[in-house]
Amino acid sequence: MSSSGRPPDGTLGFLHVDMDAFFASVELRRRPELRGQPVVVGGTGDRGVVAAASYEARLYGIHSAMPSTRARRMCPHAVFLPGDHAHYGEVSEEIMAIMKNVTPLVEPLSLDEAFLDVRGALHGTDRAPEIAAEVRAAILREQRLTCSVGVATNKFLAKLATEEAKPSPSERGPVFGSGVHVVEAGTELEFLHPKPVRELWGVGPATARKLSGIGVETIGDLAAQPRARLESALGKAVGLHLHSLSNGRDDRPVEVDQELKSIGHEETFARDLSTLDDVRPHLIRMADAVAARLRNRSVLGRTVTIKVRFGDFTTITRSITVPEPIDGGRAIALEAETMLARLDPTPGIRLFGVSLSQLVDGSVRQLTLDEVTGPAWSDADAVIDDIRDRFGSSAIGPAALSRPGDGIRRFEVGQQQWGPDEA
DNA sequence: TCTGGGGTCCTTAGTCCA
DNA sequence: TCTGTGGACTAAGGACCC
Repeated sequence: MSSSGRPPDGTLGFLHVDMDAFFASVELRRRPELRGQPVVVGGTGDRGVVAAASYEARLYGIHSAMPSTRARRMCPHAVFLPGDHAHYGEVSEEIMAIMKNVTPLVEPLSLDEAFLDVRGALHGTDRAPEIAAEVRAAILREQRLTCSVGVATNKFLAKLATEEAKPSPSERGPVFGSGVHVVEAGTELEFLHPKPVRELWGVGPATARKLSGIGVETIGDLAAQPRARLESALGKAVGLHLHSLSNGRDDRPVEVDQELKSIGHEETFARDLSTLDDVRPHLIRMADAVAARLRNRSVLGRTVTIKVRFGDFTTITRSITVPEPIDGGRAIALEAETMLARLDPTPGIRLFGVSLSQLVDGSVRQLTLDEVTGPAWSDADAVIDDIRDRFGSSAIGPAALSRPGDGIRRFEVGQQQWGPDEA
């Protein structure tokens, strides 16, 4: 192969660590009585999806992203759990800390996955597979959770290698192999080329269809295509990217601190909403939640985007860019409402979302004219953040959402991670 | 079989301005 | 003054990831 795309030194020094059935395994750890049973974590309502399935559940064909209703049909006696995102976040942090004991170069991909660059920890010897086994053992010892690790000469090959190390499902639970798979330097193309093109990072259903249309089924087929042909079929950036990957080239470094590009919140409703008045309280609640998260991370945003998915699943976005960056719930809601008011809700709104992008550092924020001339909404926001810090996120919320006798749950957001509770 | 929520990145098209 | 061009920015949609 061409050596230009491997890390400059071609060192076997990239690890990809992926927890096995993470959410389900965390649940089994705190509820050992469920061991051996098919366990499904995810949305429990009619519009929910599966977030994770234990290996016993996978035996029935259940996998993540599958509609919960379908999973229930496939295995009616499975134990369905709503999931506890906050807890998984805490466990994730502890696991990332274990990895950081090995190398500071850890790039979390999600709660249950990370890349490690261990080239600095090798001390001149080819110890990466050993380090991989050590990481795996440490996570098992300290967290009582299993993971699989891929080792290769770059990130993308390490990620593919992990798949080879994954346990396989059986009626008696996961059957473990070594848990570590190594793609040795010099064997990259041998490993890569027989695989279906769909396994490439960045090839989803749409791209796979296009590639099939030009006779490309395997990664080897893809590597044999002239780059220009791929660029004309898939676009310049995607074509170039896939051409590199199919030849085993991936120069991306492990990035420890990734800049946040957007913060948003969206929810699928248990029933479609058909008037703007029905949507408005949700809009205000979501704008408020997004604003709190912006302030929590000390960033402000300039572009407000709303997302609307109608009953027939057509999805539109509308966005507006304001001259001065904002982080207040009221300001965000105002812009979102302006955009919402121009839409026709009569087909039924299934999902609504608000997000902020074009983020800027909030620690150097400029005061608006209002803030210079008197008490501002930002002062009120600071008080709200303080109250929530002390008494919880549901302790206070926008007045527009409160009615006498109402439960405080109206202020809460982010309770449903994998779909509404019930239809 | 009716499809969540958190994101990122890319493409295309329109507008403004130097 | 008119026209052309290219860059920066904005908006919208789509594909993809976990």
